Amino acid sequence: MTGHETAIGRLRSQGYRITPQRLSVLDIVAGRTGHIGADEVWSLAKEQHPYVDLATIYRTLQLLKRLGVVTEVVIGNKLHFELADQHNRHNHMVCSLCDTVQTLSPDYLNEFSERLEQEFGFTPDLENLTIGGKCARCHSAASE
Amino acid sequence: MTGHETAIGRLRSQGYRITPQRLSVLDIVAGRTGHIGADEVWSLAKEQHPYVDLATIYRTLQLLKRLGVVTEVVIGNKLHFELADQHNRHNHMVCSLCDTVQTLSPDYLNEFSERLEQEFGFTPDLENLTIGGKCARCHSAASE
DNA sequence: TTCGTTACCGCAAATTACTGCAACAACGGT
DNA sequence: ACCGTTGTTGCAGTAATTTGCGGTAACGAA
Repeated sequence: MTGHETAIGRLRSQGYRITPQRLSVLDIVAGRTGHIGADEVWSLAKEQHPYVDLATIYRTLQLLKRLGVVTEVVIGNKLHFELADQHNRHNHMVCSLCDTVQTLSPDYLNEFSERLEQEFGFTPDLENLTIGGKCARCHSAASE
Repeated sequence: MTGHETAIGRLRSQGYRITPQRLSVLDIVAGRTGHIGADEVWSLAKEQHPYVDLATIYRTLQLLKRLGVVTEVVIGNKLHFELADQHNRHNHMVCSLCDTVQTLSPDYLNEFSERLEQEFGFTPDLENLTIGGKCARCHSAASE
């Protein structure tokens, strides 16, 4: 309900077609508060439209990512996606041990990002940046 | 010649066994100045030991990464590895368009890393952090 | 040097992500 | 309402990486 219209408009205005599969994927991702895995999108999409192929899910998610509609989070060795809310941008910290995800304000990356741009001309893709490491709990639990 | 011994010692002291396959992988990665893909490690390893399996290469590289002997760089959609040289630590900036890799002093990440640790208790794995984005050339070339 | 434990390897299959292609359908024009 | 163009889909195949399992070999103990 909330933000599809802009996403649909963005698709249409760039010559992409509005298909039931794409609407499905969009609905599913938008209906989530948090992130969701491609496989989970698939099984939910099949409930509405039994013949969707997983390849279509992947292509659609990649398209939506390219359009800035969703962002990608790498969790373990799986890709997750969530709606890109301009008003609530954030990055993710993923624990490599328990796969727990914490969100992080992009403010923490501002200075770093600006230095990269100024000194190297490198434009980091912060939109989809995920930071790996150990969360507080796992770090204290791991006494080696 | 340079740093195997310490790596071998680290393996042995933690109860891991020294096998010809592991020595092979270690030799190959250590013999490179830059990073090397898993598939390339494999074909070089087969020259010395024709029956090594690719799965062994992957397992060995993951093990060496866990022990801090090698670091992982994500280039495109492939994993590359390089010897973790304590005296020449660096991170990588990978262009998502041309896959060019630039190195980056970890000093750029110090402040950021400390804040994460202090404010969230999160210990980022900077050793294996790769930053995606657009290099100067591709960024100026992409005028959309 | 031999022996036993058990970590490791090779093999095959599974997982995750992506791509080529022919049939199909969205949608602007008629 | 119909048609044709052309972007999309479903299917099957590929690439990269991981995992389960039975046999094998590393290495400390005897």
